Amino acid sequence: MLSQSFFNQETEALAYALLGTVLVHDSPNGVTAGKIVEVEMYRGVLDRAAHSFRGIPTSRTHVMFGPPGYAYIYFIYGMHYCLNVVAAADGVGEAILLRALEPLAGIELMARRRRQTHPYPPRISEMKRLTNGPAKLAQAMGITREQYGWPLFNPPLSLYQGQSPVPRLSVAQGPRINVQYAKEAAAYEWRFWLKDNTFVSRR
DNA sequence: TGATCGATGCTCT
DNA sequence: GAGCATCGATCAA
Repeated sequence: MLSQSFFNQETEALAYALLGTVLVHDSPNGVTAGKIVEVEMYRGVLDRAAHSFRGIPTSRTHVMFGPPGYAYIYFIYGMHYCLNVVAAADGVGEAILLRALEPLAGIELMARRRRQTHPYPPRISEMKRLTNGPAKLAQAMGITREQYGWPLFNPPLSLYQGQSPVPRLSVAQGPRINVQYAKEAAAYEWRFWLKDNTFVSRR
């Protein structure tokens, strides 16, 4: 399991470091796990696209401003949850959005949570649909507001080292998804993904 | 496979 | 009251 000190690194370095690590949720319904293959960083007052851009903690965003390594979860479009890893020092509102996982364990449970009814084992195309988007992976992993503020270096929701760190050359970089409203920040290349991994949300 | 569009309720103005 | 760090259904190809 990753230790609390793992999260204590500069935000871009942490974004890279999270690629290849494994998110595990040991829930009452069973264990699910997936390798992180795509992330986006959101950088507080430097970043018009960040929920923390205004620099003032709110009831929604306050964990983002706390110490790193905790779960920042937000509810969006009236029906979806998304999971971030809080980054940067206590008092600084930065976070890393998890955008896609490669399913590793608990695939039947993921499919049930996602209301997919294909036979087991699923085809690759069916597997992708489980976790190739931020709200899809949250649903597949059984993540809701209940895990808001959870320390990700403790079970039952935690990160493991897995095969990380991944080689720098295997990581691609580009603009973040759906932040066109964020003016200059829309062009920042703050999305990172594993180039050759089929479970990313977009290439 | 890709483009378009509606759903849905919370957050902040 | 406006807008949103999204997704699934639908339609065309």
